[in-house]
Amino acid sequence: MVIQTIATPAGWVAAAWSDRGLFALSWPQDDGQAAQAGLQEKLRRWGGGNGGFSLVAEGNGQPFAPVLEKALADYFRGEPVSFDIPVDLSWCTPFQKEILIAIRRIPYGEVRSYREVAAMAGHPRAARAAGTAAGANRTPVVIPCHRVIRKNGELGGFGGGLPLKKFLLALENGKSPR
DNA sequence: TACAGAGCAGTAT
DNA sequence: ATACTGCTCTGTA
Repeated sequence: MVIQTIATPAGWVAAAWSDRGLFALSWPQDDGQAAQAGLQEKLRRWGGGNGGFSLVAEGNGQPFAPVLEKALADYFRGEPVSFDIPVDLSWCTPFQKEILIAIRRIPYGEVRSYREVAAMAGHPRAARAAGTAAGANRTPVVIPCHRVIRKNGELGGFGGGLPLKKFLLALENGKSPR
């Protein structure tokens, strides 16, 4: 596992890479230390134990690290970005994997309801389960779980906090920064 | 409009 | 075994 810290227009983001791709991503923080510490805390919780990480400032050994870095910079500048990098979904259950993959197919700037996402994944009745699966997402933004909202137009929930969900949607609607 | 009840998959008690 | 989730649909009144 390799940890990378990235400066974006929205703050510092920490990324964890496994040999299968991007494993986890933190939310933007005020400083790189905080982002990294927060991500490691999560990794420890998920990994059960201390899991051996090697800290690396610039993701050496991970060919997609520079790609992620540029994509995040562009994204938080308000540009339409497709995160074309491998994501490690080996930690999730088959259902979660299906849901997260479906979410990944939602185009930039668009939204889908929890039910639509569930249907895309082949489980038309599992709207609620889709919600909990979305909440389990470890690579926010790259897997755009913020583009999933309620069918009645309400935002629904969000692991990173609803204000953040709102911000991301506004950003993708071009009503933000630039 | 309001409120049960059911189906759904995971996680936490 | 239960309870609670980032939900939504079908009654019932």
